Amino acid sequence: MLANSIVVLDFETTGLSPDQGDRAIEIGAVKLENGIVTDRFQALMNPGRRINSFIENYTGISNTMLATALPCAEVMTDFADFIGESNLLAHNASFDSRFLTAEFSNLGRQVLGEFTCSLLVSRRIYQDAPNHKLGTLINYKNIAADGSFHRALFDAEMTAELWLIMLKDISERYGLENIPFSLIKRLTRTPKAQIAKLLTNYAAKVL
DNA sequence: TGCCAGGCCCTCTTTAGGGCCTT
Repeated sequence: MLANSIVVLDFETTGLSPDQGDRAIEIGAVKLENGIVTDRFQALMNPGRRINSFIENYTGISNTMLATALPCAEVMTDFADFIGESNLLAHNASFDSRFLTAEFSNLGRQVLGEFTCSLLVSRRIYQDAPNHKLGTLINYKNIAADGSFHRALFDAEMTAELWLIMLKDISERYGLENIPFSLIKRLTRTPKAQIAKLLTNYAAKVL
């Protein structure tokens, strides 16, 4: 697995907290290499119990659909092989990171790559956006969205497209040709008021 | 019994509270 690839992922789940017993019910992901989608992963998974009507309505995933899905363990084993050592990206990564860690923990596997978060980046570079929900940002950046939000693969695809546009916008705004993953990690840890200074100084060193 | 997420981020802040995001 190439260390410089990034896997953009999204979980649909039974609820908000694996610590409260919630489980994954769908994983969707796209692999980006040099700004191009080179692979995709999508699977429903059976969490071993019924999901409530809020989740059915929110995701469009029904108990009937999950009844014939493979168990979480089988799906997540395949997904662990899919992501390998790739770095990882999600919109509000703290949420997906918790579920990925919890599901991997059940398998005795570990998350090997580093996570970063498109929500934290968008709050820093799109301060004029109405809000920073994924759907709002897709509309804000005029990204064509032909599919259903709150399904894992579609949300992962949309997050990947948003990600590439954010990188392009940062590049153009600060005159950078390449934006390494390490710079994005620094950006997400930097207060909004210091973002311009961080990127301007970085550009001055590179050029 | 009663309660039940958690991390980020702002502000009327740090001896705290509440909105935003994810399902």
